Amino acid sequence: MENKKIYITARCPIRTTLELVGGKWKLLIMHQLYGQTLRLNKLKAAIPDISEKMLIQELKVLVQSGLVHRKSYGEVPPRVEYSLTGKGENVKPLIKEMVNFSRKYEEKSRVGG
Amino acid sequence: MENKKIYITARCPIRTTLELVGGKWKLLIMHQLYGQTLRLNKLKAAIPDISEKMLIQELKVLVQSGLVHRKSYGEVPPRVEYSLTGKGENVKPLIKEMVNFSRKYEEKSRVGG
DNA sequence: TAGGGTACTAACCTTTTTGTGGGTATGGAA
DNA sequence: TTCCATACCCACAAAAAGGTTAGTACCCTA
Repeated sequence: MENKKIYITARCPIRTTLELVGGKWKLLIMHQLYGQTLRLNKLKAAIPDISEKMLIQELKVLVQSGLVHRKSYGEVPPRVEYSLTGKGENVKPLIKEMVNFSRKYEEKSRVGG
Repeated sequence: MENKKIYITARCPIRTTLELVGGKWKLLIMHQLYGQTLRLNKLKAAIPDISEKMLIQELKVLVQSGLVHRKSYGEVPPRVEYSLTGKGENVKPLIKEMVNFSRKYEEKSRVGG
C-alpha cells in the first residue's frame, strides 16, 4: 500500500502500446507475419474471419507506424509483400506474454482460482 | 520461412487475452490496482480522463471475469474496495512487456529505426 | 472480346464503444 | 428539513470500429 502509482495521463507507455497494437486485429496480423513475408491473400487465409477491408486498413496503419514493411513489385496484377520491421519484431515478447496470460487464466479457472 | 504458423481461429490465446483485458481502460485500471486496494474515487482520480460510467462498467466486467475482487462493506454511504485477484495479478508481466514495447518503439523511432 | 487475377478504394450501413447528464438509496450532519 | 457523501443505474447521443458490396487498374490468357 506504500508504493506510489504513476498517474495515468494522456501519454503513458500502456496507452502508447494500446494505440500502436490495440484493437481486434493488429496483433493477429503481426503474429502471422512473425518470421515470414506474406502477401494479402495468404494473410487473409491465415485469419479467416477478418474482412478484406479491415486487413488492408490495419496493414496501412501498421505500415504508417513503422511496424510493418510493405514491398510492392510494381507489377500487374499487383504483387505486394508484407513483413515485420525491426520495430515490429518487438511484439514477439508481448505476444508471448499474452499467450502466457491466457494460459494462466484458463488454468486458474479450471481449478477454481 | 519454414515455420508453420497457427491459423487464427475464434479461440486462440491472443484473442482470449484481448477479450479479457483489451479495450481502452481495463489495463489502466488493473495497473492502478496492482499492489493496492482502491475505492472508486481513488481510481477515478488516478485515471483522470475516464468517465465514471466507464470506470464502473469496466470494473464490473473485470469482476465478472474474476480478474478484480470487489469488497462491499454494506455501509451507508456505500464503501466498496477493489483489488486484483490472483488471476488479475497475472497482468503484471503483460503490462511490463507493454511498457517495454513502447520504450523500444520510441527508442528506435528516435534513431530512425 | 470476355474474363481472371491482385491490391486496393469508396459508399454505405450496422454494431460496439464511449461519453453526458441526469437519478437513486440512505444515514448522519447542519 | 435540507443537504452531503458514495457507489451505483438509466436514457440518450456521439464517435469509433467493423462489415458489405461494388467498383478500379491493367496485363494476360482463352
